[in-house]
Amino acid sequence: MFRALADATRRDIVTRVMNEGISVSRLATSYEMSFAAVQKHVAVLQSAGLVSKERNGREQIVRGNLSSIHRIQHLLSHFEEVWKQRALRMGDVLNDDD
Amino acid sequence: MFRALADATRRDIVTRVMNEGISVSRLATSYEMSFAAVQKHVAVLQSAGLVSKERNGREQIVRGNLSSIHRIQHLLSHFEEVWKQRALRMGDVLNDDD
DNA sequence: ATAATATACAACCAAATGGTTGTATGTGAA
DNA sequence: TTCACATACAACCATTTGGTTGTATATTAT
Repeated sequence: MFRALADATRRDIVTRVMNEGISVSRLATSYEMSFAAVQKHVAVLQSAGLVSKERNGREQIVRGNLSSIHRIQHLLSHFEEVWKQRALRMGDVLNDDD
Repeated sequence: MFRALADATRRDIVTRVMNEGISVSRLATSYEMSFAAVQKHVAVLQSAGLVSKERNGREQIVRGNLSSIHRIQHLLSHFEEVWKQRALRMGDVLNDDD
């Protein structure tokens, strides 16, 4: 999941489709790469559970996956807290050091 | 930076060295890979600014980089907020949808 | 029915990634 | 000084990644 978010294009896609569902082809027009490349990015995001697709006529609408987004938020807060605490303790260590 | 954190070993290293400075060789004993591999991971983290090294005799002590960690926390909170808001708006869209 | 659009997917490619071993260098210990 | 340890780094390798083009299929429009 970290890996799926490690690509700038994919982060951008996730951010955009969280707003509103956007078709793959419409997404594709926003990037300087082929349709197929964008489609692959969407596939990566989908298999990481970050977005889902819903057929609408001949289009495939991509939307951010609410539950997985909540899961990420949770993960991030957790990381944040652990790190904050470690950082505090690290301050102590620095004082205590030598 | 997302990329540097996309590897599990590196996330683990970051988490550990935030506690206390640990030498590269001591870190290396914790993983099922060569010393050189661990050393490379540390180098990646270092060039992403997530950790810094400090010479102590013949050892090189790796510590989490407080300021960059704060930066990450900031970034993560920002992402979190943006996503939260989008998610809320998305809830609206879903109600409004169809 | 035919054409055009939107997508999926395979095959391919270059570059990046994550690992290895080997070698060189700096530092502490005997 | 000599040995051992800790590190740095180069060269190499396999796999993954991010991109391409080409082809097939589904759906809408004419």
